[in-house]
Amino acid sequence: MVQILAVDDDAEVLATVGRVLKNEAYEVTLVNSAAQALSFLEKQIPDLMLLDIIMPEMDGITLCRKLREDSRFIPLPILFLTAKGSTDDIVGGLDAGADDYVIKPFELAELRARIAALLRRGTRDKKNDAVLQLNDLRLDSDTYQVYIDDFSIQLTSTEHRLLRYLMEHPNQALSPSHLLQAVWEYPPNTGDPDLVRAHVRNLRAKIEKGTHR
Amino acid sequence: MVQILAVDDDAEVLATVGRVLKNEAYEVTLVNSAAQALSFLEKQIPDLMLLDIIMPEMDGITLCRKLREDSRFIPLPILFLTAKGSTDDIVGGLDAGADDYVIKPFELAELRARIAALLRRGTRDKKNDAVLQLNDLRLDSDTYQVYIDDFSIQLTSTEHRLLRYLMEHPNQALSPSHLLQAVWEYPPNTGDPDLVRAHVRNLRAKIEKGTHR
DNA sequence: TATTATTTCATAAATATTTCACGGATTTTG
DNA sequence: CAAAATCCGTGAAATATTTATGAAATAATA
Repeated sequence: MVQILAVDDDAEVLATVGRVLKNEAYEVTLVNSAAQALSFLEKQIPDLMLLDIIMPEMDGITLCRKLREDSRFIPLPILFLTAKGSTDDIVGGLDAGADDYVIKPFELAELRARIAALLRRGTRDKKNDAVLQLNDLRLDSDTYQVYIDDFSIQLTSTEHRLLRYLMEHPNQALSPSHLLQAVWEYPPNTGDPDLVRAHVRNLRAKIEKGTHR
Repeated sequence: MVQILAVDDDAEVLATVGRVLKNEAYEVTLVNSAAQALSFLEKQIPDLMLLDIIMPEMDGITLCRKLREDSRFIPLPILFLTAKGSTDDIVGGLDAGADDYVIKPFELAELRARIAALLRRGTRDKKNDAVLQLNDLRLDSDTYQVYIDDFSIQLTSTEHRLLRYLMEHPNQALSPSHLLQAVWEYPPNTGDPDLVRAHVRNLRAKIEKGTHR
């Protein structure tokens, strides 16, 4: 469940934002001051924070700066949602460490899209380590290793490409000539089917050795 | 060196953007069509892309969608820079997988700040501390020294850059050509793999000598 | 110039990739 | 049905690529 913290001293704005985001199936927490935000953040770190700038006591810019100095909150995406709309304001907000800046009054559709873009970006990087899982096999493209249950096996790069292709096309009958094109990038009708067999054999040997350990 | 690719069919806009970004000490590549952008991206992946929407042949939205389907370009931050300014346009652009959306005519200061915010977000996760610790190794970027347990070893600057890169990417399989680009900043497919090996060897010698002391 | 750092070259060893050869099982074909 | 062709597993050899190691050439620095 994606969790969003919204901080604004205007109860009406806060309610609107809360309603819209809940409709999007986000889990929303609403607070009306920087102090409350801080005490919430001590307990848990949301996936994204919406922040007003003009607030009594501590303003949004100050809060944002403060958070960015704390290593726990460095990855937290922050989106300013504020009536201050001059170029200087925008630049100031972004320079304080925010990730996006939306001016009130805002179009709900745009706010939704910008929130989605920020969240997407967050998950995009994590997903990027390209692990592919299928039954007991877990394939990691960074380390070039296969984990079978939890035992790791070292693969060569061709074996890795082949296994990855097979795992990406499970339950499919793949002819040698198809694999030569897909994995080895040979032109059609070139390449030796023996090549595929040799590698399939080596793969099997390594994987089977892993299983009964 | 941070590298930015700007794509726009309007030569004037392109020139302005190029000039401004070069002033910010970015390395900028300017192209005037989606096709040119694609052929550039085949060769190298920049740190950020600025993209116009309305272009002859392939438009920016299509290009963006296409890139997001390719795992190599999933992490690439994309910022739309376009005259299409309705809420629907913005939502459409962000939904196509972009990270930000700036409307022409734009304030240069805002564009700068938004670019900086996107880039900052990219580097934010990799902690850029002066000292980096991994297992027994502690690397200090100020003094160019490595402490192994508590014995210090003197490294040359290339060795230091290499070791730092390796420590920042633990458990990853890194090819010599990858390292030539990442550590030596050679263009793709240039540089001698022997170079990497020579330095790896020297590093090993120094580190291993440190361990059995 | 002397010293050190960086890069290139040469060669051997290790590994990875590809090709070849044989035999049994299965399928195709006359 | 039987001969021929094909498929698939296996052993092994040939080739290519990568890696380790010694050493020398070039570049940078003091």
